[in-house]
Amino acid sequence: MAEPAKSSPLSELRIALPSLPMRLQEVGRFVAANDYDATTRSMRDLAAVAGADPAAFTRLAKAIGYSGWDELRAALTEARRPSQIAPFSGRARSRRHGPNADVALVTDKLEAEAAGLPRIPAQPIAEAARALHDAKRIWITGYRSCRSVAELLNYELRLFRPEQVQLVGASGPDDLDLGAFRPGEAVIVIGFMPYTHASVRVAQAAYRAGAALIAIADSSSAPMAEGADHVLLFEAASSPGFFPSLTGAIAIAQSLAAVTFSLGGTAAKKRLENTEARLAAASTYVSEKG
Amino acid sequence: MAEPAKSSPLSELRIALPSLPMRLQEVGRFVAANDYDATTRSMRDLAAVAGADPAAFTRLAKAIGYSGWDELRAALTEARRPSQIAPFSGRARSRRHGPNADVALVTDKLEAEAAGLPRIPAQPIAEAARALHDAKRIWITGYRSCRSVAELLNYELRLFRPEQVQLVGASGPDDLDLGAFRPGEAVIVIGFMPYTHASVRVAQAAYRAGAALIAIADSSSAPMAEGADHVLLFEAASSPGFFPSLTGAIAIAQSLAAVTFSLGGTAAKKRLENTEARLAAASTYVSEKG
DNA sequence: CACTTTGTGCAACAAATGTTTCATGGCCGA
DNA sequence: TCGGCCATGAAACATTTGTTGCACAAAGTG
Repeated sequence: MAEPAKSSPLSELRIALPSLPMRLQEVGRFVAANDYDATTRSMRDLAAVAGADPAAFTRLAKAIGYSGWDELRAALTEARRPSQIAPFSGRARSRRHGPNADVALVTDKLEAEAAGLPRIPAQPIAEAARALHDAKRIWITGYRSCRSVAELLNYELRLFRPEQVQLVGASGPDDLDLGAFRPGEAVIVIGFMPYTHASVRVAQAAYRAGAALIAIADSSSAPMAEGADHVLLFEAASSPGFFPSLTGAIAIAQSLAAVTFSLGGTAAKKRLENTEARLAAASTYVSEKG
Repeated sequence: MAEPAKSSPLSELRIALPSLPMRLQEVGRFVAANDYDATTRSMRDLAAVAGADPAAFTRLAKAIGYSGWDELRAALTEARRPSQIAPFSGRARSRRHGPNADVALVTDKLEAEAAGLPRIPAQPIAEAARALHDAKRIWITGYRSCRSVAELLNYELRLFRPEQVQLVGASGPDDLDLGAFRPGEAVIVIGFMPYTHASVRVAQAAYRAGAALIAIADSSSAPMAEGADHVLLFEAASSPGFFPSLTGAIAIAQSLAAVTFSLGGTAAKKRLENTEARLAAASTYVSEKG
C-alpha cells in the first residue's frame, strides 16, 4: 500500500475517504468540511448536525488509523494550533552568504512584515477609534522603541485635535502624569516584550482612574493589556532581524488615527485645514515647484 | 468607567481581571494567554497545566457574567471561528456605510500597506547599510511625522553604536548641527511631501560637507534626494486615509538597522548585549513571569 | 437456499466532564 | 477578641462524553 501523506490528519482523512463505507464517507466529508467544529464541539453534537450516528465518528477515526475519535480530534486540534504561524513554511533558511546576503535579508524582512499586516484584526481598531472619538482627552504612552509609535500617533491626532491630545512623559522620564487621568478620557499604551515598568504603571493608573484604556501590544497577555478596554495586537517577532518589527504597530497607529479622523467628520476636517494653513503660513514646507 | 467593549469575551475577561480575587486573576490570565487551549482542552486539563483548582475556572466564568465555564468556552470558541478571520478575498466591498464602514477602512488600509512593502527596492537599503557601517559617525534627520521614523532609527542604531549616532535637532528646532558634518560621516534624512525646509537644509549641508547622504523619501525627485548617495524609496500615498503612510519608511528604517547590525558582526553583537545588560540591571523591564 | 460477512443504528456502559457543596483558613470590621 | 465574610481547595454530584456490545438488514459466497 502506498504510504499516505502523514503531513496532516485532514489529508490522511481525505486520502482514505474513497475506500470507506458509504456512511463513514459522509461523516468523513462532514469532518473535513467542518474541521473547526470537529475540534471544538462534542461528538454527539456533530452527529446531530451531520445527521449521523455518534458511533460513526469513532468508527471513522479507527478506520483511518487512530485509536479513537479522541485521538483524531487531538491531531486535528494540534494541526490547527495558531502558534505555528510560520507561513514561510519550507523556506530554505540555509545560511546566506555572498554579496547578496544582505539583500536577501532585506527582502525576507519586508515580505514577512507585509504578510503580518493583513493579520491584524481590524474590528478592535475601529472600536478603539470610537473610544478615542468619544474621549474628552487623549493620553499617549510608549517607551524605548515604542516611543516612535507614540510620537507618530501624538502628531497625527494633534493635527485635528490639538488641545486634547498629550504624550505621557513628554517633559521627561519622571513626568508620568499618572494622577492626571480622569474618567471620560482615553489612555493609549504601546509596548511589546520585554515590557517597561513605566508603561505598565501608566496602564494601571489609567484603569484605576476609570479612563478608557487602549493597549497596542504584541500579545493579549501583555501586562498593560490587563484591564484594557481595547487591545490592538500586532506581530512584533514575525520578521527576521535583531529587533522586533514595529511596522505593525505603526500601521495600527495610523489606522487608528485615520478612523478617528473620519469619525470626527467636518469638524475634524476643518481643524486639520486650519493646522495645515498655519504650517503653510510659517513656511515650514518647501513650496511645490511646477 | 468607560463603556466596556462587549465585542470579544477575551476583552470582557481582561476588563474584569483587575477587580477579581487573586486566584481568579491567575486563572484569568492563563485563559487569556492560552485561549486556544481553553477552547480545545478540558477544564481539568487546563487546571492541571495552570496549577489551579478546576473549580476556579467555573468561578471565573461566573465572575465575568457567564452561566458557567461551558458558556465562556463557547463564547471563546465562537470568537475564534475562522470564517470571520478571513476577511480577505470574498469580502463584501459594497457597503461603504453603516457600522462596518470603519472596519472596512482599516482593512483596506492594512492591505494596501502590506501590498506596498514588497515593492520597496531592497538593493539600495543593503548598500546604504554598508555606508552606515563604514561611517565614523551617523546623523539622523526627520521632522514632523517623520520624526518618529528618525527616532526609531536613532534608538535602534544606538543599541549597538551608542557613541556614533546622533539625532539632528535633538536639542531643539534650531539645533541643526549643520556645521558639524564631516567627510567620512553619514547623514540620514527622512521626509516626504510636503518637504520641510529644515530637512532640505540638512541634506544640503551634508552634501557640502562631503558626508555620505542617505535619503529616505517618497520620491526620487524629493529635494533632499538631490545629491544623495543613497535614495531609499517608499510609497507614502498608497493607502487610504487622511495621512500618508509611514509603514514603508519604518520598514526601511528597521531593515537598514538590521543589515547594519549584521555587518557589524560580533563587535556589534557584543555592544548590543552590553546595552541589554545595562537596561536589565536598571530593571527597566518587567521580569518574565513563569 | 443457507451461511457468512459487512455495514449500520440503538442502547447500555464506564470514564471523564463541569458543577456544586462543604469545610477550612485568612481577613477585616466591630 | 469575636463574628461575619470571602476566598480557596477537596470531594461528591449529576451530566455528558466517547466507546462498545448487540441486533438486524443487506450484500456476497458456496
